[in-house]
Amino acid sequence: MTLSEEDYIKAIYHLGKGENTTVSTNAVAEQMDTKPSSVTDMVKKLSEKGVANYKPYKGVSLTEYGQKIALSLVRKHRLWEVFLVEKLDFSWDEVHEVAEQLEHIKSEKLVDQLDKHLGFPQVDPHGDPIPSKKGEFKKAIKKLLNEVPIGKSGICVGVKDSSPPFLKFLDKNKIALGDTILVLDKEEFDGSIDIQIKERTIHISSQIATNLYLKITE
Amino acid sequence: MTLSEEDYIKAIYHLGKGENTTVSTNAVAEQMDTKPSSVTDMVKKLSEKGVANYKPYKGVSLTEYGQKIALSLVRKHRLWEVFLVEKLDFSWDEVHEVAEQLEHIKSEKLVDQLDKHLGFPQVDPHGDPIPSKKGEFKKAIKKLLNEVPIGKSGICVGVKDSSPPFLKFLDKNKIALGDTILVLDKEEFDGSIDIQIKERTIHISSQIATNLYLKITE
DNA sequence: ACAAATATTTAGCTTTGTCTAAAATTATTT
DNA sequence: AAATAATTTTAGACAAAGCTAAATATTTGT
Repeated sequence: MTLSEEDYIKAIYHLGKGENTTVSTNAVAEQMDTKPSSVTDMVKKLSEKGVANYKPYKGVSLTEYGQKIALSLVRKHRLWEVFLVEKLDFSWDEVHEVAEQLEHIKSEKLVDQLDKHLGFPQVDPHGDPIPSKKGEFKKAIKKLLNEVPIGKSGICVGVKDSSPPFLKFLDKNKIALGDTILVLDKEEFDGSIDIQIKERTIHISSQIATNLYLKITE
Repeated sequence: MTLSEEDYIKAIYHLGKGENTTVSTNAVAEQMDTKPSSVTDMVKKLSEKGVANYKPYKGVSLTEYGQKIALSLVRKHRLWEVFLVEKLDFSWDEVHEVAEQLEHIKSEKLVDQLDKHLGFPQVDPHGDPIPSKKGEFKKAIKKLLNEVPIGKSGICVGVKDSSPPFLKFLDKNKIALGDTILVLDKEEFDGSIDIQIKERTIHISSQIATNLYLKITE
């Protein structure tokens, strides 16, 4: 696969949200910041190569083989993101562009060894799951912290309320996007919860918990 | 710079042995496994871009700017080689192909952080020196172990005598290509020497020392 | 159901990097 | 120093991947 073909495969995969959905030429063009006519050309080629199913005017989807390739790319992308954050001190919002390049490196041994070096991580710095070598992985869902069951952990990915006082609170308690939060206990009465974050245990009110989004897997 | 341009720059650099030598179109073509006519086209473009000096029929050399690019590529290549060997357990002879891909990744932060992560290594797994960020580096020379001065260390890169008994000796003493050897002491009388290799100290006869090549820097 | 709007494809052109074959230049030999 | 050999460049073609403009399908609104 060429670099460009791989980019198209990833775009089709992501637009189909991982399920094997048919996506439109226009959608792919927009996603990839290119023109619809270029997409038509490329999906024809991918179709001939057995990577995609394409019917003129009817959109395009990935074949089994195409999905395999997509999953391998996603796996590589997310492993590299973990590497950049954990080993090279990148912040969670700096990694995408570089991982976008690294995911195209071709070497099975490289990926396997990288996975091992990182301790076989399950999720990337954005809380998204990393497919196994065979392409299996759990879905990630975004939930408000108060909806996360006891014992589950997730990665902080956003806030519902973005008012200065709330953001100030998060800052003061050293809760940042990208942090892993584990729900230790919940108080039925007032909805407050105990969480563990970076080795620290803190108690959080319901108001806070209903305004913080976590990404949790499975 | 495109991937292809970078490959040409590296080829011209290596053929010129790092000094700013003029190299022939044919030599570049052979090195890159391509045709002389393709080289002509490319060096014209590199010349227009201010990367190379090219006079028809007279060969091509790198400009200052071109040399800077070459050194940056060499730096990246060798840092990635160290990474692959030290962190991902690649053996010294498996790294080249993968490093050849990784050297094209564009991110200054990536290279700086990688350098730091590896502890600012001075040489790659083949004993070749790694240019600093500014492009400075010491030359590497290949010497027989008996010619290496006391206190200097180098990396084992080859043998003069490749007879089975000699190779068996190396194997028994766990001396392998890629190992770092430090010369501790020399015996004037019989030319035998003490070396340190992988935390072990061993005594080696003159016959052995005159048949083992090390790469040492400066 | 038909016209208008939107989406998609086709046709033809551009750029990058490569190739082959022919022409031009430089080097070598006698 | 002329002839031959070797090297290098030019000219013209090709594949990949992209674009624009025009043509064709499909969808939507009434």
